[in-house]
Amino acid sequence: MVDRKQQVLEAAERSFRIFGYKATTMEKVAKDANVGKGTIYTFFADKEELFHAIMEQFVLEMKKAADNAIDHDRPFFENLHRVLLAMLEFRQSHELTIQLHYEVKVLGTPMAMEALDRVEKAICSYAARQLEAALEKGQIRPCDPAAAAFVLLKLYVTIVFDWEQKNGKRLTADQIWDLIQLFVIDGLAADGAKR
Amino acid sequence: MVDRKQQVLEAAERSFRIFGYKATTMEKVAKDANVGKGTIYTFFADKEELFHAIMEQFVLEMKKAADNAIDHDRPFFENLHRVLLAMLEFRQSHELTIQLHYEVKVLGTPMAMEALDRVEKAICSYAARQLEAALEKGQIRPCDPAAAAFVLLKLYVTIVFDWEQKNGKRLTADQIWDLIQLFVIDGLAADGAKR
DNA sequence: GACTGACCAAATGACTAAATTGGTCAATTC
DNA sequence: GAATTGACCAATTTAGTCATTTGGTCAGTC
Repeated sequence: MVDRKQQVLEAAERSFRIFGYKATTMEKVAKDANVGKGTIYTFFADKEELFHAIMEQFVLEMKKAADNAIDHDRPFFENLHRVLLAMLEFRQSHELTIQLHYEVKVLGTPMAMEALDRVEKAICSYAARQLEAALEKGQIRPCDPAAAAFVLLKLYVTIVFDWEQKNGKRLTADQIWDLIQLFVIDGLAADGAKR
Repeated sequence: MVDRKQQVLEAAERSFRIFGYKATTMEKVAKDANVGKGTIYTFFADKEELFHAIMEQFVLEMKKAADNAIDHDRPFFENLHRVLLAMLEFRQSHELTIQLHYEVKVLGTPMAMEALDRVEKAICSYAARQLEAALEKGQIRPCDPAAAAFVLLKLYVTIVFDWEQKNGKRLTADQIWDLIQLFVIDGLAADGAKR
């Protein structure tokens, strides 16, 4: 006896990954999952809820990738760096999010936008939790962790992706680390010139 | 005797500002400027060149706004801050760029995209020049001014605009300055915890 | 009672005729 | 005769129509 819900989930993931949100039809998913179209609606209220289920799974795996990037023997800022790079790398290297980004760009599908926003928010929350812990240990200056996490994420996106988009060539891991040190860790001001 | 070229420039600025690039027609510009359509083509090779002329003027005025924001009696980082805020404020408060941003968002007009890119590049160059000067005076740590300027601009956009877009409410000038101090000037690391 | 696929209203896309546009250039003006 | 113009043209865009597709339902099947 096959697990029909699992079949549907797997077929839906394949379809959203390959065709995106809009071009995924419930009929195609049903066909791929070897179930009748109506069956899907016994597990999920509508297409949106099915999509949410897939995206939730995606976020869960992304967080797992972040967990694995942490090495408790290493200094805080190095772990923060590894965690953020791991999640961005995860997001950037999975067909599902690539497809959704493309769909947002060329079709502007609102559902795809919301989904990507949730992924970003998940990264942000993860980083914010890291910062809160560091704040309690006195490893970082006093600040609002949520705001700092948001700025941090955008900073990484700028350095890792936006720079490449504008200048053609991607920065090396060392160059990225240098810029992060400069802006995030040490600050731009020369030691003798702190306000 | 009227200056026909000036008439055309003024009418074109009005039209691009109110209707955007695509919805601006050469006939409407000619009508507004009280000249024949053919006359425009004696001054500008095509619609694109006319648009460039308008945008060049815009960038020039934006740089002027930046110049005015500088107070040589004040410390470097404060001037850098004022310069960047002045240019972003200029860009964000002028109908011409607002209209173009909107057009890029809903129509994706390539010409409007390029124009906004040139505006951004102008801001970046201006900031890079400031950083170069500061570098020579030893006011900032050694770094690539072009890269730092790029990151700096994106950071400001994040703090001033992206934050508002995500959280509904805009940060106050003080909150913005705090975040800039934290990330740009001093660094996030607690004094006792520098790597 | 779990499951299905024919069925329906609503949304989408393909098609086309009509209108508009950027750009040219022969005629006109000063 | 230099400067200016608007009728004109090819090419693109638009608006409107209609056939197809889609998300979701539900009467019927196993």
